[in-house]
Amino acid sequence: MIVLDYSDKRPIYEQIVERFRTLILNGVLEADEKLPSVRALAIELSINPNTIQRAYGELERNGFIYSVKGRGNFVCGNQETFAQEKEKMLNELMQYMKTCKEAGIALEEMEECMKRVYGEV
Amino acid sequence: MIVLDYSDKRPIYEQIVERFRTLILNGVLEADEKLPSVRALAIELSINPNTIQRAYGELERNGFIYSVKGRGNFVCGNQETFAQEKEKMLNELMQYMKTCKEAGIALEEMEECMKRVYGEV
Amino acid sequence: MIVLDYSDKRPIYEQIVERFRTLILNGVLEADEKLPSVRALAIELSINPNTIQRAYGELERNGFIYSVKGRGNFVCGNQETFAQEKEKMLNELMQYMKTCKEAGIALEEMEECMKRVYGEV
Amino acid sequence: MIVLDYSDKRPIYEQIVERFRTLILNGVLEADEKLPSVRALAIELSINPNTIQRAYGELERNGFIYSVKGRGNFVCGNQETFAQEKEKMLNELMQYMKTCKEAGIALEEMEECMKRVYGEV
DNA sequence: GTGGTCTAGACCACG
DNA sequence: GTGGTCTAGACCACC
Repeated sequence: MIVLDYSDKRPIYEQIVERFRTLILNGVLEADEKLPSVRALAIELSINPNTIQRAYGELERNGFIYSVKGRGNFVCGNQETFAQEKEKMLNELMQYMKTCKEAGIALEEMEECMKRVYGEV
Repeated sequence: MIVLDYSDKRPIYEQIVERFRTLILNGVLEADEKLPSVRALAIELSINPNTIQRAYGELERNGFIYSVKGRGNFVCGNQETFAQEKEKMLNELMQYMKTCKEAGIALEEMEECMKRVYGEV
Repeated sequence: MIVLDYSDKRPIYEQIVERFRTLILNGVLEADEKLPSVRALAIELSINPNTIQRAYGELERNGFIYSVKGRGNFVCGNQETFAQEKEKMLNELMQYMKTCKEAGIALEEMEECMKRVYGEV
Repeated sequence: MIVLDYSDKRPIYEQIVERFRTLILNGVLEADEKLPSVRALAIELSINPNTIQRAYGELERNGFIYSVKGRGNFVCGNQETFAQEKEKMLNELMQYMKTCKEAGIALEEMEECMKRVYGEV
């Protein structure tokens, strides 16, 4: 379910956060579904439990999951959170698009990219 | 000419690299034009010369400038470098677009972004 | 494993880079093997950690190693990188051979050199 | 007669030295022929006279030219110097060949290089 | 004056 | 403990 890429420059906890976020936004993980326990996932990925803890903390702070003491972490089905998240991602995308534009990239080139991404299915 | 943003998470040297890269790609800095000296820019931005040195080193490695000992750093007019750079940026953009798509963002929403960026003039 | 030559004109970080590159190209260091930590090597060679850092950075940029924050630096098993590197070295060698030729050195003399190098076992 | 390459990493004075050395070893400049005056060459290349002075000094120290106060600099026809110089160059070449060999370059690949250089005529 | 390298020592983020 | 960034200050080679 989770795959780590150590050659990726992003910290591991961030990779985990992003992976779960994607799974939740896509509905692969449904509302109130239980996430793997911190310890179990740590063993599975052979990394430090602290790292999982941090990822789960991040997800909780952003409203994607909620934790119940002694029971585990569960997916949060809040639609508002999802909308906010998409907004955030689009803003970041726009920011980078602006940088591209300033670097002299044409609208057509960017459209070409978009088509390739959405045509890939 | 260069403005630093200390609230930005990216390292200072990277901000400087990106700023000069943009200026060069846009033709604001022309081929063989001299860049500010390491020390002078360090004083102007009130940061350490080593940081400027590192930024200039990065720019040189990427083919944007060339340095002449005892003379200074100069803009490199290599068109091939520019094409490579654009390619690199588009690849990164596509990567991020893919992430967005996986998070359930629709093609239309992304197009809307693009229009806003390129309509801003 | 690493020996520095202070009488060598080349900068220290470059000597370190070349040494590790050789060890990797020769297979002495295998893929995913851990390199000494920045600090540990700095102490061992009694030089500044920054210098090691720079050497490791250079190796990473050239695709010989990859670094994982909080874990260390590891050998990269990319064969393509190795081929590129050999190409680069041969080009440099040819450049110098050309200079020699222009200085009036005969083909035979150069062949003699080659034999001595490869006969040394 | 002399062409400078500012994108070359070597210092300018060294480029000049090498150029004259080549011209002398090749016999383009004959024994007792006069070199351009320091000032004249400095103006022609639009660089600092000190730089020319340094290059000429280097050439004199290595026995390629001799200077006569108030008259100029002249080519030295000493064959022994030439032989020594070639020896020096071959040693350096061998040094680099050794590095190549350690990096896993095969004898055949190096021979291929040599042939290309000497076949180029 | 210029760029290039190095040291010493500090702080941060990550695991 | 790990790597990554930055500062302060020094020394060298080159022009």
